[in-house]
Amino acid sequence: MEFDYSNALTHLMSHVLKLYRHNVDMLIGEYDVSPGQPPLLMRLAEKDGQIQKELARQIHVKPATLTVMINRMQKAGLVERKPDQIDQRVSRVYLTEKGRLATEAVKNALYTIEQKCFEHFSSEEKILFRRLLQQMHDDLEVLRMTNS
Amino acid sequence: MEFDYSNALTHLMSHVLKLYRHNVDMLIGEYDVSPGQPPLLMRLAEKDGQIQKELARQIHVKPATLTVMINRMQKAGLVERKPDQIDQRVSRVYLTEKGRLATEAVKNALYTIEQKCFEHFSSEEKILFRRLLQQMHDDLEVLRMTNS
DNA sequence: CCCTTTTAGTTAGCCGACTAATCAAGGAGG
DNA sequence: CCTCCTTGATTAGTCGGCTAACTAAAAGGG
Repeated sequence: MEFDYSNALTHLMSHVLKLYRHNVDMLIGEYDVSPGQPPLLMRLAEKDGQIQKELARQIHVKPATLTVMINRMQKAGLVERKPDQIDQRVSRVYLTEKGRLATEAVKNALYTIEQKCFEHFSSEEKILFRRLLQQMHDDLEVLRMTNS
Repeated sequence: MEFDYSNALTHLMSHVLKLYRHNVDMLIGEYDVSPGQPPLLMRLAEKDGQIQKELARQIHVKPATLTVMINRMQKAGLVERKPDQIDQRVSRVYLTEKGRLATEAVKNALYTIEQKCFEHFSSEEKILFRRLLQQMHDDLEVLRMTNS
């Protein structure tokens, strides 16, 4: 069976995404924000004080991953945990003042790079691109379900 | 500035790629091959006995990353290092027999999933999709250059 | 020919992701 | 009630990525 992985679309896609992350890292370098944290900051900007389980679900990581990430961000002074008043198991995560400032910078960086990524796409191409990604997503979801 | 990251194309793309990797991991589970190793195996299948610097370039990781990865794969019996006869600095990487078997399985898995990913794409859509990814790639390359 | 620079690889230390195992608090049923 | 089960979070251990600092071999240049 001849399958040229180096020419596969998934391979190209994975390379592009790596470049994307690298660009983001460069733009946010000086805010005590490390590579994996932007998605979390965006979610907190939308809605402060969420519980960890919910945040983990939104940024597509496991709760265990989030625990460690939040530990570091707490140490860096970006966020703080506050225990829930009703349910003593859950802890809610809030942006600090420093976190809010960093979040603004990160949002600007993400916006800038998103513009750069798609500046040569027409509106139709952007819509089509989203549709194709969504199609991939759905097919991979199905595959995941049938195999596990 | 209103920028809804949770709706950004890069966010969707990153989620799709995570799903892709998860699917690959599930299919190759029982071959002593861990998540990051398939790209390296594909390159070795194409051309055995390459030097580490060149392999690192091909799979888009730093030489330091590759050193550690190859250590583990050597321990798992998938590959072996042999010193170059002429240049005593470089070491060349070869697939073992076990490595060759695993590589065949991995290639099948990658092919299967690639099919699944794009089974609902027309030929034109696949061509367009590649063109769009390449466009993103080029724009991100330029950005990277101007900022570093 | 020796000294300096370049180059291939390694090591150490950090961050992000995962699974599996554990802990602690809440809930449900007998 | 008290036990058992479920659920949110954490810990430990593994893998994959990076940078920075280092080692050792090769290549140049005076």
